[in-house]
Amino acid sequence: MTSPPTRREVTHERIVDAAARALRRNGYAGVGVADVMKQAGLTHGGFYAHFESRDALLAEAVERAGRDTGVVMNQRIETSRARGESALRAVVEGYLSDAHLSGTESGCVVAALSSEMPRQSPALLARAVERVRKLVAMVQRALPEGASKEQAMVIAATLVGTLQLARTLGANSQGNAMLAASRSALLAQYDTE
Amino acid sequence: MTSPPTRREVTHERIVDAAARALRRNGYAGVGVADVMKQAGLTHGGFYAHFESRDALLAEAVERAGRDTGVVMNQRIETSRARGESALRAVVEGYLSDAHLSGTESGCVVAALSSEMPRQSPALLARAVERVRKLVAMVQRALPEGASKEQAMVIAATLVGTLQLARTLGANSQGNAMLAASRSALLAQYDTE
DNA sequence: TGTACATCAGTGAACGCGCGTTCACTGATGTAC
DNA sequence: TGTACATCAGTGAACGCGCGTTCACTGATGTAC
Repeated sequence: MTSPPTRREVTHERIVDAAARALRRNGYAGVGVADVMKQAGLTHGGFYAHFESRDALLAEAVERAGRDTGVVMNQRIETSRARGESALRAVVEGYLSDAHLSGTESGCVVAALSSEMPRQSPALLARAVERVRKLVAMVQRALPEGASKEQAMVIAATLVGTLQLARTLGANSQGNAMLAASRSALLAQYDTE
Repeated sequence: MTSPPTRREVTHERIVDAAARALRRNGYAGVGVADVMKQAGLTHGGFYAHFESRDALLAEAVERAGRDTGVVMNQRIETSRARGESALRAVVEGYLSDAHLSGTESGCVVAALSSEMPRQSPALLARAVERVRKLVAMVQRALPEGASKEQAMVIAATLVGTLQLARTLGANSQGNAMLAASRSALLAQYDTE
């Protein structure tokens, strides 16, 4: 049983939450200290009582964003399994949905940032690598027993690439066509339960 | 027959070239006016005699980067066709190669920027959309006659997603495993010539 | 329960730096005769 | 071919703004007795 959070800890979480949203909406470079603090209902001066630097905030924000969506995806897998339905279908249809196309700020952090990830500082890159591994592991968990990690990697890459291209094409018929193409291709090929 | 380029035009191209490399290496936000001018062997003061704004430079740089790699890919398709080999194999093996993994600054601009594309100004987004369409068209050209655009979209998305995740994992066994997984999956499924 | 004091979380002004943009000026290139 | 002048490309200093970071201070929370 964990002790109740202090006032300070509650505030800290509120800041990280705001940063996790800003990070996915605006990218690494689009996370400003003053903006995030304002979103959290504070003034910017108090920032360094919570974080050593902007980079330290970004590291926590990546982790938070990844964990949040990971939890949702894993619940989706559990639920579909419990109902005797295809877990892979649940993942593919959830990931390549209209809601995820438009909901960047609450969606997968890998899709929101992957082309920027290789350019970050070593500390941030390490967090990014961890998120990529977790994404692959999540996909593998959705595959039937005995599926290879290689299959999970390809599917994860297709999910990420598809969502990014669809977001660039826009929340319109073009973007939707992109999502639909990968949904049906992935399910046709891998959903053999 | 086009007239020979003026001194001014030669310089302009040199600046755009430098920007096209910086853009892929550092992302949109990582292209600085002073840096690019320095790379082109000039001082920053002359910049606005060539471009209306930094955004105008970025627009030209996206187009330049896309066209350059597009030419290379299309040549690869022609060459393999002329030899009676699989054009799709040439594209997949070229795109998902060690050289492309490490050569971000001279590689595909979509892979280098796609997670940042949806966040750009309308003018830059329009250029990005064009590059995505051209990428899909290039893949479709590599597919056998009669292949659907949907197939080309899925393959393009897989190429982009795979390269990005591999770059994040790094130029090591993990990144290579990512590339290899998608190479063999794509060829096994679509290379049926 | 109440008072005095220490600790803590947050405020807001200020600093320094980088970067996009502007502009007066210089040296080179090209043209007229 | 040579001279005078106009045009053009590039220079370098300066400006303004945004942003990460620092810091002295304030008001609130918690603790000792």
